[in-house]
Amino acid sequence: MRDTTSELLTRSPRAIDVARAAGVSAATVSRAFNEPDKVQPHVRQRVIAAAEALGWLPHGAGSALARRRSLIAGALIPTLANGIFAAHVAALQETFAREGISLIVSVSNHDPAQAMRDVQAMLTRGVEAIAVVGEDFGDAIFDLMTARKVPYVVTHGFSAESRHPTIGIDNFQTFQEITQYLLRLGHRTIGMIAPTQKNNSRVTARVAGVRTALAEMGLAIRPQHFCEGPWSIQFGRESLRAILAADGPRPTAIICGNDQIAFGVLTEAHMQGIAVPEELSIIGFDDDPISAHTTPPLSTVNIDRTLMGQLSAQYLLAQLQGGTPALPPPMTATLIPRGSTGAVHP
Amino acid sequence: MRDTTSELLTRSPRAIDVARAAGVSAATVSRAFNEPDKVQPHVRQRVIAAAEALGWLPHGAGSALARRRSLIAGALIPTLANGIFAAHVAALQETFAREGISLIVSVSNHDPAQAMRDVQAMLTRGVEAIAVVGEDFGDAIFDLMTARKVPYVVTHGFSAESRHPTIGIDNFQTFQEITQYLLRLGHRTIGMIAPTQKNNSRVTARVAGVRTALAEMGLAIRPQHFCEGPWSIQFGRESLRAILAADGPRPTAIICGNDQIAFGVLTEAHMQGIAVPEELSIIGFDDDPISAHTTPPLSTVNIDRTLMGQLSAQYLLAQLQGGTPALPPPMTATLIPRGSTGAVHP
DNA sequence: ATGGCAAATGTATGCGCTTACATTTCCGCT
DNA sequence: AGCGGAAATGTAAGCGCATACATTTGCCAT
Repeated sequence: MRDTTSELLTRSPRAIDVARAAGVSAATVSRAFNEPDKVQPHVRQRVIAAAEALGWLPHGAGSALARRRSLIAGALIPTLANGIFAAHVAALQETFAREGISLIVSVSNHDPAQAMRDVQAMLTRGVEAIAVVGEDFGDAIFDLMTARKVPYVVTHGFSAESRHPTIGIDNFQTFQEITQYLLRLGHRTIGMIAPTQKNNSRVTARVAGVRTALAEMGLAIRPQHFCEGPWSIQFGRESLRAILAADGPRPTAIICGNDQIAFGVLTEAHMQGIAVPEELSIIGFDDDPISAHTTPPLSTVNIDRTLMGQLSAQYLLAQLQGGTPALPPPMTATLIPRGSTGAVHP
Repeated sequence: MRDTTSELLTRSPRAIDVARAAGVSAATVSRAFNEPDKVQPHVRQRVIAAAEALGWLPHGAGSALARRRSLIAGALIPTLANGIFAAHVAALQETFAREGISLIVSVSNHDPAQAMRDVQAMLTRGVEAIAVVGEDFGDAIFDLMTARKVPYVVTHGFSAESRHPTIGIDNFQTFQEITQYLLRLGHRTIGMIAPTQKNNSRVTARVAGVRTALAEMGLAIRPQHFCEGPWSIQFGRESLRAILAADGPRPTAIICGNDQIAFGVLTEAHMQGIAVPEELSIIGFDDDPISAHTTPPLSTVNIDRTLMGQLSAQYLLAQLQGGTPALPPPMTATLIPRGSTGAVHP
């Protein structure tokens, strides 16, 4: 038994309340919003006015149940601590929002088990599609999405060999090109400082790209010139110190897995009184806003992560509309030579 | 009429399917997951096994409808381009996730109309609570949340006078303290470069804090030493150039609205051959990871944004559990003096 | 005027789940 | 053995909406 009076004060209005206020049936209210042409203009106006007066908003769960559409999408990302993912999430959110789709964000912290829980939670919320950063979660996650017929796309790296749809740059090729750029500048002793490869096949591809380009010239990274660790400024500094302390010839150029590491290397070079780029060329990856303003300005590689988010969302949206969209071609990364790289000094 | 055979292949399983597989009723399936003590251990196990075998996940919309709980919360933020909000969102997401609540993220781009649409979309999705960055959206948004009885909290700034629950630092007081710190160092001619105050009462409070602290010493910022604009490195550089070009005495210290601006000022000072901190002290705000590694390292102010996110989520969660939690006290900002500030040169 | 047809609207059912209430089962006790 | 009551489970209603189908309305041609 309901106390009608108090309920009117308490509960959010339902479509039926709007219907009564407008003197129509609930069906017409639904149509007025979802299939506007199917209801006469003056009726529609009355309905809309009533909805506004009552402050009615459609109830997503009811609607989702009846329509079998949640109007929710999901994004699974390894971390938000790194700014590069933030732009991506923002672009996803905005592109989906234009189509009336809300975005649930989950952060896995690079933990496959957490990622699995995140995906399950998203599926329970009824997400219609999921954008996933990287594909280093184990197969279970992808099998689950496939089984539930939820379209997904792997972002932040294009890979023709992947068994998943991927959108992004070709990490292998991009780092090949970075290496070739340094080779053209005459560098023959090249070091590399990369983020951890574990659970991150993008990094693995990058390292392979460097090694391949070097091998084509009969060169290789000396073990003492290769460092792997966290993508932090601190690690960049430590790594350069280690490299300088090692036996054998010093590298004349260092490829950094991202700009943070490069900042560390640059800073440490300053400290040690090593001239950049005369004695040491440094190149980063990401084109952090600060990179243009370091001294010297950091040479790096720019990726349009907003575009990447848009492409990813559009690809998923096309699938939701029943299409079988073609995967966009690999995105192009732009090498931005600035002051931290130069010809090798004779 | 249903084609049972193809449906079994096609549709996601429902609770009733699990029930049949386990030889129980749908009610027992529900209880096995939501009120485990109310079902005998061996039955529960059978149900869980059946659910696993079928790959069943509860259907959020159905559940939300019956329970009147969506298990979704919302975050409304002005932008993700600024890294400071990313950490906040991550903390919100994680804290809510621990309680089984998913997070919908919306980016308003500092546009009140967009923010309104975002809130409506969130309410339609049935969010149970919303964390809002700042309170510069106009009253309509807050009235709406209040009318729908959706608990909310305003983050990124504590204000005792606000008519909303707020969590964060006291921006006024913090910038007062920054100013007092510079005054103690002997500075008497102090400039300020702030982000745009429009639609950002946090910035307004910061500016007021500086002016108030100065006024207590009978001082003020000269108009030509006050710049307001985007929070970019570029703007920091331009602003310092403008300040140096102005008539009258040069400031011996500059307070920057955030670290990005401070980086710009620092860079431009280098360019102009101005010694930091001997000729010019510079202080930032945010404690960007890079700040510790600039030359000289940037003095700045640290705020624990992860904690802020956690406190915000916990405050909201407490309300969802029916409590009337006390608002946590203002968070403390930590002034981190590094190399870019020093005693005024005689 | 009237029949016929399309457009507009209403009626009623079900989406998948939870839960109040009804029923059954399982104890321990006399 | 039989009874009472608690615990376990089942039954059925309904959460708010969309939509197939039924009904009414409106319009035009006759």
